[in-house]
This record gives sequence, structure tokens and C-alpha cells, in this order.
Amino acid sequence: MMRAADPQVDLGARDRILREATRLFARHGYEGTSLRMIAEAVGMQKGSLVYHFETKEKIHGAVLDGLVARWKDVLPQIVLAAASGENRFERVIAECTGFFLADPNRARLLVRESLDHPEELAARVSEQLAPWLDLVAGTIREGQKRKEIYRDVDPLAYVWQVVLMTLSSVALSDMTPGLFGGGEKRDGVADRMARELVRIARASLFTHPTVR
Amino acid sequence: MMRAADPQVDLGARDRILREATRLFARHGYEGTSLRMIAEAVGMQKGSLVYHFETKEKIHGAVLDGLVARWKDVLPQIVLAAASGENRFERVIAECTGFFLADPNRARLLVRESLDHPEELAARVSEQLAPWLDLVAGTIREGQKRKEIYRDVDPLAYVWQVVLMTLSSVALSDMTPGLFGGGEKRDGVADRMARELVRIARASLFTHPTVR
DNA sequence: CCTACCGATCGGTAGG
DNA sequence: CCTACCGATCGGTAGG
Repeated sequence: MMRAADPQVDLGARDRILREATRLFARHGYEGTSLRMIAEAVGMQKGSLVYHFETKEKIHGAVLDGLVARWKDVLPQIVLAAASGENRFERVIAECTGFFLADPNRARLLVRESLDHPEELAARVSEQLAPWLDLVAGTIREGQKRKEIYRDVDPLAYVWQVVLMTLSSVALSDMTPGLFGGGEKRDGVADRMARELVRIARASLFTHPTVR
Repeated sequence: MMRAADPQVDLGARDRILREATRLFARHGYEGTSLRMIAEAVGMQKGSLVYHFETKEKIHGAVLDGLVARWKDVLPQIVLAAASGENRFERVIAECTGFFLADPNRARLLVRESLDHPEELAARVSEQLAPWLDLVAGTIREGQKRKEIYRDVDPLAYVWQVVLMTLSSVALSDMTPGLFGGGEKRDGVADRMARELVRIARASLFTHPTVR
């Protein structure tokens, strides 16, 4: 309480804690990350973490809040990309994959959270995801009326499957090189996966590939 | 040592331990599962677990071995489905999704392991997955020569993206109901996801939907 | 297969 | 933000 004297120091410390906690929770999970590990990564003592965040659980909550906040930052851009005319499809997909590729720990964190606390995450995320899901689903239905999109597409299920491909191909990217034969570079594999994801999403949606 | 007196009892105990350990590791992860939790679920004391498996790590290893063993059981059927003529595509997909739907903990365990120990899992799984990946990739290339399959499909990346959809849509199924609006039943959502997965996989592969 | 016990580490508190 | 400390629980051992 009463930390108004030098807020910049506090903010810096809080952010450094959250950055390292995000990385560690993503890598080792909530149970696999101890306060000591976080403190060591930040460069302070375990007890000092409790000065900034009272409990480990509150650090975890703040990490998830930060992830949602960053998603809210890009959401307007995605909505914009979805609304404007040129290359809507590619740009929406690029915005979404870019969000997770910019920091793969976001994908790892979301997948872990989906396994550890499914309902809590669904509740937390659905309000942030709802407008986006509705928008895309609505656009798909319009396309179906215009016969530009296959009529047997299940809009909601389609979007969610594409999201799952995006999430998991980034979150599990550490495993893919071993499966593609050792000969290939890591980035090369990630590139191939990203390209194939776009191709699958596109080819399974549009009745005519060149229609956008 | 020297447990030949009544192997049936030991086998039963080992299996009961592995069954509960599989469930708990899948639900709470390796770090989130204690020996006490496993012992309590099985109905014995913590120390007794160490009589059957020396360490927690060896229990974990045996759980993964069991998963691989069960995969090896269905692999022949998958290869058979892929080789025979009628409805090859649907049957291969059905065999794979069926494997994970029969016990969603298999999918959860694999996703967790991909996050916790990516390289170890890749090494462990690739030998079991390699013949299958090569088979499917080869079939795709044949189809491409016959112009039945889109020429811009990246066979390996395609198969892996479909595997990721299968895995993640089962492993993260606890989260989906909340995203589909509360009105729908759990099984209904799982059904829609499974159907859309097959549709996406099919529509993004074949140049003409009716060709098989 | 159980009981009793080990040192180490956990998340968190108290006081400065 | 640090030091010192708390009870609880961890994985594992010893002996029966």
C-alpha cells in the first residue's frame, strides 16, 4: 500500500516479474514453476515477489490478464482486416498467427490453461473472443449465401478448428522438427506448417480458390 | 525381486497403478500429480507404489509406454484401412480420431508431454509414427500425380496439421462448450467438431470431393 | 504391501 | 525489497 512515492520502480518490477513468470508458466506449467524459480529469474528474493503480488495464484492471474490485454490490442486490427475488402482472408489469418508467433509462450500458456482450468479459461476468454467469433461466423454465412463458401461448412466449428491448428502448431512447434526428419531447419518447418495451415483453411472454405 | 510366487496379483496392482496414474497425469500433469494422489486413487500407501515402480519418473515412463503400446495395437488396422480401396480416407481418419475419443486422456497426455518434454516425446513417438507418416505422405503424392489431390498440398505438413486438429480438439474439448454458447450439449459440440474436422481435411485435399 | 521416517522444497508470514 | 522462519508436503528410504 501507499507505493505512490516512485511508481516507476514498482511498475518496472511488476513487469519484470510478469515477463519471467509468463515464460516460466508457459514452459513448465503452474505446478512446475515455483516462486523461487521466478524470483531467481527476476533477480530478487522469493519473499519480495509476495510484496508485489500477495500469492502465486495472483501472479498467475496477472499473467493471464496480460495475455488477454495484449489480445485486445490486436483485436481492432483483426476486425479491420476482416471488414476491408482486399485479401480479407489472408490478412485475418496472418494477424492471428502473427499474434502467437510474436511470442510462442502465448500459445503454450493458452494450451496449458485449457488443460488445467478449462472452464475458467473458457469463461475468461469467451468474452474477448465472442465478438470475433460472431464476426467471422457471420461473414462465413454471408459467403455461403453468395455461394462463395461451401454450404456444408459449420461456421463456428470451422473457426474453432482453425484456431486450434494455429494454437497447437505454435505451442507444439518444439516437437515438429523431430518428426519432419532431422534434415530440416527449425524455421523451415515452422514456415511449412504456417503455409499449409493457410492453404488448408482456404481450400476447405472457398468454393473457388480465387474468390475472396 | 523374486515376485514369481503370484504374478497375477502384481500384474493387477501394476495395471491399477498405471490406470490411475494415466488419468491423474493427463488431468493435472506430471508436476501437478503427487505419489500420494496416485496411491490414494489406487487404494494403497505411498510407499507401496515404490515397491512396484522405484520412482515417480518410472511410473511416468510406464504410462507413456502403455500409450505407445495401445497405439501399436491399432496401427495395423490403420495401415489396412489406408491400403484397401473403399472409403480409405474416412476410415483412416475414423481410426485415428477413434483412438483418442476412446480415451481423451491419451490426447491430453500427448499434448502435455509435447509441452513438457518436446524432444523426448518426438524421439519416442517418431519411430512409432514414422511408418504411418510415410505411408500417408506416399499415398498423397500418388494422388497428386493422378491429379486427384491438390498439387500444392505439402504432404507431411498436411498430415501433421490434421493430427494436431485431432489431438487438440479432443484434448481441449473441456473448453469448447463454453465457446459454443451454453445452449448446446457437450456431445453435440464434440460431434460438430469431429464432423467439421473430417470435412476440412477432405475439402482441403481432394480436387474433386467425390473422388476417393 | 504398510509404518515410520528422512532431507529438501514448497507457498507464505513477520519484521524490518 | 531482504532475512529469517513457519507448517505442510514433496519424492524417496529403511525395515519389517
